[in-house]
Amino acid sequence: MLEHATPTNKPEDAHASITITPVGGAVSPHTMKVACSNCNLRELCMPLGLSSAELDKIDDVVASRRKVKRGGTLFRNGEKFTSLYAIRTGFFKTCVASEDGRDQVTGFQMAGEVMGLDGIVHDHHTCDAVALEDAEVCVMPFDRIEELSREVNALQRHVHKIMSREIVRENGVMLLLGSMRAEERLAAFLLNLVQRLHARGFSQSELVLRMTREEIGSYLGLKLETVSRTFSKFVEDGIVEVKQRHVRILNTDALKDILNPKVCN
Amino acid sequence: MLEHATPTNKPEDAHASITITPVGGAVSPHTMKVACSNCNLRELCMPLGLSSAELDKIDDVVASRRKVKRGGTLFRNGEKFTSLYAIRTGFFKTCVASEDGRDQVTGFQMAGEVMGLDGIVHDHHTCDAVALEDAEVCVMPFDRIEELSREVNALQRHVHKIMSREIVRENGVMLLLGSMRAEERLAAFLLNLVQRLHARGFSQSELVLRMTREEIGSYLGLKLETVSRTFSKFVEDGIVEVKQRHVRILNTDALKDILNPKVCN
DNA sequence: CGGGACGTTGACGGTCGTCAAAATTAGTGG
DNA sequence: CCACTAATTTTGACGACCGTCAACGTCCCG
Repeated sequence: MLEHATPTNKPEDAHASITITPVGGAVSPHTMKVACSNCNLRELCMPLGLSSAELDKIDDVVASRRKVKRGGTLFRNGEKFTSLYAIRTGFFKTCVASEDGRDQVTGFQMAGEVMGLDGIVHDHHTCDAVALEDAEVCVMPFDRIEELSREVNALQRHVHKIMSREIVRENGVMLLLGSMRAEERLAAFLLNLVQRLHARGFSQSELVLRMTREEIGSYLGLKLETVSRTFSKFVEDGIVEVKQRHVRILNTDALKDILNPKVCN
Repeated sequence: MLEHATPTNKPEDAHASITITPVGGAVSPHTMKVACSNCNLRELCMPLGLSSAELDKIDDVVASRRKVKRGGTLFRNGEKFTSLYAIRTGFFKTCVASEDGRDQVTGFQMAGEVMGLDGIVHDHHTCDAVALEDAEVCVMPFDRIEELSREVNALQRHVHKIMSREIVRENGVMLLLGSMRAEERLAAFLLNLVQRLHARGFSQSELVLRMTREEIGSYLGLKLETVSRTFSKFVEDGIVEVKQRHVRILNTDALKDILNPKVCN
């Protein structure tokens, strides 16, 4: 069945109002209009309910765009911090390394999400951001963000919320890493991914993983073999169909039950 | 030996310039001067290099103080978010809970550290902050912080750094939870605690744990028995002395070696 | 078509969780 | 101040879960 499935990670018709294809497709990159005010991702990465005067100001936070090829890095641990980055297209992972070479994926980021917050404290980045597929980001110089957020209250509040959201997200990952078993971790991972994709107009039940089993494992605190085995177990149980990186969720409730085991009376 | 040790977690003479005993001890709590400008913790929770005009403004971010008894909560998951809190005295843990009752300690906070950042995104707190000993905090209403940080650039930058620091800290915990073994986790935990205590004028080698083995375990993603066993192993190896919650580090380098195993040629 | 990256599966072992009991300490009320 | 109970900690025995190592299969790309 899965082999004849329509390509996933394409917006469903029901959500066609939110598309993530670049605007002004045929325009030369050099003359491409760089503006949040008419960006179809605005509701994801910018505050709502702005006056048109404020919208004009907001446009100034994006200085330029930058393309990153699959496998390329947006920034690296140790590099000077200058900007935050909003993803327009593509998919990233962020990872930290310990001194002895251990590596840990700290998150996967998709369109509309912001990267680079780690660099603010020490004026240098403390993790790597690697594109898992060809990507394009909006470059937002941080001093410009700070300047503008002094004038536009909604932007100030928005910046604070984005940082707080990241803190809360990481709290959730700590809960996962600290107290869940392999099946629970993978179930939580799939549900989280599919939920975020759905918010962007993709299917609730079908997704294409942009990362390897090893990267999933690193994120979840598991070895790649365990990730693979757990996928196989889900398939046996009829909860998902898996064909390489194509995953179809057959029974969302069963996935949620793994996370929240039903109490037996 | 340990039983005759001088009480720990008291500032060393060499660092007497930084004390964390409350100023104006005998003053009635109701008339107690609430001001950052003459707080001896300022260098920990406020920006440096302010003009005196700016300092006067900064004093306004602290609306009041609040005492929390041991075991009491400063805020709880679900409560409305209004303020950030800077710890003046005492020791806290923050913890998140999953729907099925699982509990995860996400951090331990001490004097000069700021709590409550999790509440900004949704205007409600998403974790509990529990005092592990009698504590006092400065209450900083967040709308006042936002207002002032529009006027005082250094405060704006400071707020951003505090949030970024928390993100980076949590990245480190994710690395720990995702890729370290029990001994490495406990070693990292002890080194981190003692380093933060040292920055506050306490001993580099001696500390009093304010939390139970179970709370340490929850933070480190281990069961309390494993924490206890790992402590015992460190004692056998002559790396630390442990008497209940009193810990003396006998060999800091050995602890660091556990984290960063030496490469054998 | 061939090489390399990626994924799957099996066998086995180690680390850590579980359960249980005992020791030590802390807290409470008389 | 002491007796008593509750809470915390330690230690042991055992087993489950997941990591390790290895072999094989699959897919992708030039």
